[in-house]
Amino acid sequence: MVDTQNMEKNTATQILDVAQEMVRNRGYSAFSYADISKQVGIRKASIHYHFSTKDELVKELVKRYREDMMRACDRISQSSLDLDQQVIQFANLYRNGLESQQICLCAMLAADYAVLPQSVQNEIQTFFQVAEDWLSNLLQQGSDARLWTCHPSADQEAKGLIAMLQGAQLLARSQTNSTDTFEQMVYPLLKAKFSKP
Amino acid sequence: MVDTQNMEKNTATQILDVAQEMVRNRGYSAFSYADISKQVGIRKASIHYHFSTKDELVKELVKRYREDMMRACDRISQSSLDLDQQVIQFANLYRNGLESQQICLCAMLAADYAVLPQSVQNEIQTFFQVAEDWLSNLLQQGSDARLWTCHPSADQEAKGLIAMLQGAQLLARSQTNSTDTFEQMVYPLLKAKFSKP
DNA sequence: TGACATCTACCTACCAGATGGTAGATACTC
DNA sequence: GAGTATCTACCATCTGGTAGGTAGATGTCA
Repeated sequence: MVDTQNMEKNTATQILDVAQEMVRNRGYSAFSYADISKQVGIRKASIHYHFSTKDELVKELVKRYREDMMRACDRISQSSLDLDQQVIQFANLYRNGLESQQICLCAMLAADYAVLPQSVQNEIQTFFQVAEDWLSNLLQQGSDARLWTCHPSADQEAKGLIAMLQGAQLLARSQTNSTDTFEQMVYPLLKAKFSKP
Repeated sequence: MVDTQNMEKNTATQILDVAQEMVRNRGYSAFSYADISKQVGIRKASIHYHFSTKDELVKELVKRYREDMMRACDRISQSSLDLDQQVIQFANLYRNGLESQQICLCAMLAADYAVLPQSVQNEIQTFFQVAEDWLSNLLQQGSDARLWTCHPSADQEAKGLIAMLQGAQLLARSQTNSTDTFEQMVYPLLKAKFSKP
């Protein structure tokens, strides 16, 4: 993964990074401006300079997360991997987060959905939509190439697979060995369903 | 479902009922003693008489929920339904909650896992264990009867199925038509995998 | 070049309201 | 009188958010 590691991150980015880690770990209602301020090393009031309200901050967070996710997906698409391996790579995105107790940001916010403002709810819906579209496209390609069959449709399969990944993450985290549990839950099923005959 | 509808519920039960609805809808960090007090019609301080701390309340909540869940599962086991229909009935438990925007209590608390005290974390682990055991047993029966095959094991299939149901609930709730979305995600897959040949 | 104005990114000090929780009084029943 | 179930009144702490100030960088124009 290429990113701007060495150049000093600007404060807004640092705030988003810290907030993201907290939401993915604890959820929307369980993190505060005070928490962020401690970790970033800035006064609580200064955060409002960058993000006027908590809701605004989280909205930006989801937007950035979706864009990052799409970049990661594009990287998979543009790789030279076989289609079945691309499905595995997609699942790996979820497994990787677990290594630091991180649930998908939008899975976490889906749990907090009832207390989120409309604007954030919309961003989350968009996230699920683009993720589903991308995966559906991949599954359809495999279906066209007769590597597997989608039942009843690539779209439904994509929805189901994403649901499974999100649920597996959540469930796995409450086990002592999260990553192993996740792998045992997800990969056998994946290999049975989406592999070259 | 038979329960003690008509006889007046005692206060402790009312508190648990209200708390349960709130946690299943908003999560652990987003409900308060003040919220409960308003809905039950009792002063905030009085709740502490029945449940000394919030953590104690939630611990009791999970315990009761697990027992209710087990009773519901036993009712399915003891029905005269075919095994494939029993799997559907199990999935229905999750679908039904969605009708009132209710996520499985333990799926919700799995999201809040990082901020929960050890005692509640333990209760949640137990919940997942007993649910998995029950479902695993059912799937194994179907496998023994050659209605379907479990791959790689009934245990893994059970884990995966529960993950899928939890994830589907979470995802579906952020869609406008939650129940339909859930059904479209879950039932085709269920019928493809667990149905009489 | 120097004087001024504006902008950026932070700060201190505060606010009202909510949070979980406690102490102690008060009814009501057996 | 003892026990049960509730109340009022209070507490320290945390919540997101605001008001207003400040140091330093940058721009502008005579």
